[in-house]
Amino acid sequence: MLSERRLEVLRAIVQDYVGTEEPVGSKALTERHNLGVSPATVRNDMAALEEDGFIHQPHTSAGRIPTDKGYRLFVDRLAGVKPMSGAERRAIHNFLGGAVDLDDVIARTVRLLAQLTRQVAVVQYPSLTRSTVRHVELLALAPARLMLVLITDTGRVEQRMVDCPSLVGEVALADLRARLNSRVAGRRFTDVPQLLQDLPEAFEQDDRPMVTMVLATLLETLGEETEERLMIGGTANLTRFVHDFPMTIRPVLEALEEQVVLLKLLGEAKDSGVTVRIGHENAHEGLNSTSVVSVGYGSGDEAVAKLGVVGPTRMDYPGTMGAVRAVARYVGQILAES
Amino acid sequence: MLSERRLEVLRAIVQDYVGTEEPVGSKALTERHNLGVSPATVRNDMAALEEDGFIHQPHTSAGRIPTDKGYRLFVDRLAGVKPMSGAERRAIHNFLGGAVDLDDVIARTVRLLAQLTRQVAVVQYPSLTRSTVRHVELLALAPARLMLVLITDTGRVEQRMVDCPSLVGEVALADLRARLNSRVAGRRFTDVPQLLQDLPEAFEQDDRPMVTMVLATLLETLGEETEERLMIGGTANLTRFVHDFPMTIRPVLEALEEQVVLLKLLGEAKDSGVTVRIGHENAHEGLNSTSVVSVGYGSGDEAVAKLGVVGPTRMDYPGTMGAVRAVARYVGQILAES
DNA sequence: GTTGGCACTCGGTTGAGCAGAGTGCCAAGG
DNA sequence: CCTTGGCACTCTGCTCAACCGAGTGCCAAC
Repeated sequence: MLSERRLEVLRAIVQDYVGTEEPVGSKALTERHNLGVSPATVRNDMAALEEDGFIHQPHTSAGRIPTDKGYRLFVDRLAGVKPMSGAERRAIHNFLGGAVDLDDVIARTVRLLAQLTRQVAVVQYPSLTRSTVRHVELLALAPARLMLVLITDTGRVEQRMVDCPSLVGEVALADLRARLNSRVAGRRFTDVPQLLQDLPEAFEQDDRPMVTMVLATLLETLGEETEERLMIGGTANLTRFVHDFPMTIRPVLEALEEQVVLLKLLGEAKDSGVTVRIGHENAHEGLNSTSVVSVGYGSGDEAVAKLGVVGPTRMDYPGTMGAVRAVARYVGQILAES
Repeated sequence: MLSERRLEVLRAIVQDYVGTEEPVGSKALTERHNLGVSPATVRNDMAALEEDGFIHQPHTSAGRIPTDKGYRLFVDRLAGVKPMSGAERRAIHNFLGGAVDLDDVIARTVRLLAQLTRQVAVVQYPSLTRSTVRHVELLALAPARLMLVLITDTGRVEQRMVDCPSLVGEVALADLRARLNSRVAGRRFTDVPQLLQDLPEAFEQDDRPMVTMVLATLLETLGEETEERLMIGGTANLTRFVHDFPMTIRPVLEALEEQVVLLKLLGEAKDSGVTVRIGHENAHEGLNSTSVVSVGYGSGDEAVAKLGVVGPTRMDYPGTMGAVRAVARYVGQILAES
C-alpha cells in the first residue's frame, strides 16, 4: 500500500520534527533530505500519508506532524535501536559500578537514565515475586515480639514485626530459623508457600501458634505485590517541553507521583526486548501525550523488574531505546555481581 | 518607626496578594479591609513601606507586592501559626495511623503534607545519627561473608556486606553478636564508637581481624551521614504557579532532585519550632523565588529528622506553618508508638 | 496627619495590516 | 500513471498604533 518512498518521507518527517520541534513542510523536507523528488511530489505523498492517518497538520497550511500512528510505524518499521558508543558504554559501567548497595544502584540508574535520555527516568526495584530467598532471619526484640527479616538474592531487605501469642523460647526460635532457611534459601518466592506448608507439624504443640504466625507474616510479605517500589528522576527535563505543552506537564507530574500508575505502566512492558508505548496507547489519560520506553532487567536471563523513561511522543526513539536497553543490561550485570 | 497602621497595611497587602496573586492597589485595599482611612492615606503608608523595602511595585503605577523582607516581617510579627481544626487533626491522625512500616509512614506523610498545603512536600527519614540502636544482627551468608543488619529505634533498617579475611566460626559469630548487642542496644549512635573501642580484645587472636572488620563496617554505617534519605512529593503543585514564574519551575525541580541540596536546606532549620526561609534567604540559587517551611520531628522531645514544604514566596504562611507543625507532631507520635 | 482631586504613567488588550510558509489543485511533460 | 512547476489561497504570527483602566504621586485644603 505504502510505497517505499512514502515510508521514506514519513521517516524524514519524524526525524525533522523530532529535531526541530516544528511542523515540517514539503520544501524544507526536500532541502534537508535528498529524496530525489520535488516538493510537489512530496506534497502528494504527504496527502496520502495524512489520508492514512500517519501525519496531520495542526492548521490548514502549516507543516505536518506525525500522529501516534505515524510514530508507531516509525518505531516498528523505519528505525532500529541506536547502539551506544563504546565510550558511553564504559561510562555507564563505571558509573553503576560505583554503587555500594541496592538503593544506590537504583538511585544511580535513575540519574544515569535521566541524563542519558534527557527525560524522566523510572526504575522499579527488583520485584520480590521473581526473586529467590537468600536468607530469612528472626530476631527476638521482646519476649513476645519478633522481627522477621527477609533478604533476597537481589539484595533487597524486607522487615516485618511479628507479635506472638505467647512467649517465644530461644531454642524454638533457633530451630524455626534453621528450618526456615534450610527449606527456602535459594528458592523462588513463588515456591515458598508449598515448601513451608507442613512446617508447623515439625514443632511442639506449644510453639505452633508462634510458628503459624511467623509463617503467615512471611507469606504475606512475599505475596505483597503492592509493596513494589520504584524511584523516579529527571522530572526537571519535563520543563524542556514546557512551550510545547504548557498545561500538559501537570497531569504528567501527577501521574508520575502515582506509583500505582507507573507500576502498571511498567508492568505492561514485555519481559524481553524494548517496549514502546506511544501517546494514546498509554491507558492513563495524563500520559496521552507522552511515550513510554521500557524494558525488563535482571541478574540472569529473566527480568526481575522493569525500567524506562517517560518523554514526549516527539522523542528520539532510536537513541532512547538504545540508552534504555544499554542501561538495563548493565544494571543486570551489576546486580548479578553483587 | 513603623506605626501600627502601617503594619496593618502591610499585613493587608500580604494577605490580599497571597489570595489574589495580583499586585494590590490602595483602592482595593481600603475596599476589602476596613482600615478606616482613605486610599490616599494608604498610598502614603505604601510609599513609606516601599521606602523601607517591605514592598515594591513591579512597574510604575501598578499595585504593590511584598518583598522578601516584607514577608519576613509578616511572618515574624504580623501573623501567627494557624492551628488545624479538630477535624483536620483527626484526619491526619487516621491517615498516618494506617501506615504499616517506616517507609509507609514517610510516604503517607509526604502525601498528606502535599495535599494539606498544596505545595511540594519534603520529608527526611529519621536520621541515623540521632537514633538509638535497637538491635544488631550478623548473618553468615557464606563461609567468609557476613551480612550486618542494623535496626534502629525508629524502625529503620540498614544492611551491609562484610567480607571477612578468614573463615568465620559459628561460635565466634554468636559471641560477637551477643557482645555487640549487650553493649550497644538502646544506646545512641554517637556513643557507639566509644562503647566498642576495646571489643576486639575480648576475642581470640584468630578472630580479631574479623571482629575489626565488622566493627569498621558498623561504624562506617553509623557515621555515614551522606546516607541520609528523604522523600518528596506534590511536585505537580508546582504547576499551579506556572503562569507566575514559568521558567522558574525548572531550577526548582532541579534543586528538588538534588538530595544534597534538600538535606542542607532542612538541616538549616532549627531543631524546635517552625523555621521559615523566604526567597533569597535560601542559599541555593534555584530556590530564590521560593520559601521553605520546615520543622523537626521526633518520637521523643528531640528531633530525629526534619520535614517541610517548598512553595512560592507568595504562600499562606500561617496555614502552611500550621499544617507543617501539625503533621510533624503526629508523625512523631506514630513513630513513638511503633 | 488625613483627604479629595488631578494629571500622569504604563502595562495589557484590541484590531488592522503585512509577511511568510505551506498547501491543494491543475495542467503539462516524461 | 507518476512527477513537476506554477499559482492562487489560507492560515499563523508579528508589528504597530490606539485605547482603556488601574494605580500612582503630588498638592492644596481640611
